[in-house]
Amino acid sequence: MPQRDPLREQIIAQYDAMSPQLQQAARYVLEHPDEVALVSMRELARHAAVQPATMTRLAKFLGKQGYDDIREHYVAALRRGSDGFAAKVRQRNEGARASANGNIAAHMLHGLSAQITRLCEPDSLQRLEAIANTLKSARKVYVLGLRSCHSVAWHFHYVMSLLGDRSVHLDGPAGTGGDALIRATPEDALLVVSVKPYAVATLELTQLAKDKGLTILSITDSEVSPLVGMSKQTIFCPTESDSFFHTLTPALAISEVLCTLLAEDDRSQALDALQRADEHFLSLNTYASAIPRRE
Amino acid sequence: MPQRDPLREQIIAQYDAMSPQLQQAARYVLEHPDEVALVSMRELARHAAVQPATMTRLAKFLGKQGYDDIREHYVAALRRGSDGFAAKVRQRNEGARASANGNIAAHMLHGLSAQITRLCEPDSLQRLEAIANTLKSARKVYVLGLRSCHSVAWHFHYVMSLLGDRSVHLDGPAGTGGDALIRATPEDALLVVSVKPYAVATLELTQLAKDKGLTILSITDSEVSPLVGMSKQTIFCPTESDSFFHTLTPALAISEVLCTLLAEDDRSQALDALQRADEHFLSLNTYASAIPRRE
DNA sequence: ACACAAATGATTCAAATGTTGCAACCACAA
DNA sequence: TTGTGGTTGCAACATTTGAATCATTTGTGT
Repeated sequence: MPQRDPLREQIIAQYDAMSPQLQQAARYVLEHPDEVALVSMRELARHAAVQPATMTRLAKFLGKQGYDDIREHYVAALRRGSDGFAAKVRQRNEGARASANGNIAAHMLHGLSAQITRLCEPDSLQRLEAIANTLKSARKVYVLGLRSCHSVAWHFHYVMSLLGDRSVHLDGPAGTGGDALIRATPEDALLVVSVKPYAVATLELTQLAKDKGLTILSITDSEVSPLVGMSKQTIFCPTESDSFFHTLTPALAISEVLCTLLAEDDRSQALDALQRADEHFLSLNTYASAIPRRE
Repeated sequence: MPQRDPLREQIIAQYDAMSPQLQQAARYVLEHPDEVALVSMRELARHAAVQPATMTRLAKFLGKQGYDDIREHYVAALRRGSDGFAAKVRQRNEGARASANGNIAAHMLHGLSAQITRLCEPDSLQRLEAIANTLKSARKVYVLGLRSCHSVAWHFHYVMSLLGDRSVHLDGPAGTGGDALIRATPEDALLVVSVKPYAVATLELTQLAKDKGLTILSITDSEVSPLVGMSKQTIFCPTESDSFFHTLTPALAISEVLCTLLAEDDRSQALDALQRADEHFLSLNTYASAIPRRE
């Protein structure tokens, strides 16, 4: 929204002077300006995981007389945006720059967006669910992804490690990455991520795991990927982009969806685990400020 | 507004069957759909010069259970018009949670897709290009991203390392991650990735780099992120998802776009570098088969 | 003209909203 | 340790909201 918004700027300017709770409220307002106009204050507070009173206090802090002043502002902004022609101009800009101008960035982003949308096809969803179900029942989940796929593998492992200790990342210095498989059993699963060109080491480790009786699940890029034959279940991620490189964004999206499905399987336990993680990080002073969780 | 609006059409269809007062209410609703979402029923009735009860009766007449059904409809329409993504995320929270797993995945993927689409706004594109330009002229590019942001930072570094030796990843075992900054100079740039909650170590290292005169560029999640004040240029990535966790998919998309912009800046050199990398990997037998590159 | 049903207006009610005051709770200095 | 100033959660408050109820008016058919 390139439109000048004095209240927004005021909030940003005074943000650093706010107390933690006020910051949390302010942040939510900044990120969801429309909500301010569309829902009640109490509901807004609920979404922002803040006491209703905090919203009032935020208003006072900003020098307003009450919360309604804030809402009035965003209602006015929304009125202007919806029936005014600002929206139309904006849309035209988007369309024009995306297609005509040959803008590389916009073009690429649109492509990525489309690729992720395509993952919503029934076949993909089914595969996602199937993999998630298998992962649920595994004793340990080993995660393998080398080279470009390291980012996906690691992210999956990182999130899973917040939820429990079932995840083991097959990576390490000095070529010790596969060592963790020493203690692997047939009750375990291996989630392997690899896209073309397929790293030899990935395939070898996967074969080893398969020989040890692990259930192999894979995120890969093609029906003819060497992983398909080794895996019990596979989910395909598009990797084509209009740059020199293939993209891993859809693969990352897939891994995030898998994490979510696993967490959603037992909400309360997931919440507990996250709670514990929060406390741990808090006592370690890992993060700059308290970690707020929604709901 | 070329969008199909079933409720609007229903009102029009049943308009002739309404009593005069109902017609007056309905007419006002038709002509001021935004007001329905933005003001209370009583105020709407006042503007329409109708009794409050009439609005309730209009709702019942249309087969709805109450006036809130009507308001919900127009709120949703307004959300879609101004900010397509928030609606999708919110829908799940409000809608019955009874839906099966398939829906969670599909829903989440749609949300991610929308978030990436949103990065095509002119403001974001401008920021992307600005950061890419700064990166181009840097002597070295240090890349920093800890914890959840490691995946993004590493992926950026990995791709950049295929293109040349300007990229230095600030990470390493035994807490030596920041050591590479020892040789940093003011001609260098630091690309730092961090989203809430912001890792203290990231902020400290960034501050150190800034003190050493490096140009700070950041990928972060909010206007009020602590990185904003430290950075010369910033690009914002949405991180909200309808799961417990933040999503990093948009951040990864951003980093891939940056890589592409950098590579595209000098196509021939990029192709050369990739060619050389291919030969290297070939001689090392890193990949399972010859590495095909398009174009 | 009358009767009668539909439509309208006024009144009332329970639930919610935004606000306020108070008490507990920190972090931190004396 | 004990204050102390600021922050936060809680509960009570007066208002307002949307809906339900009842009385009145209106229009219509015989």
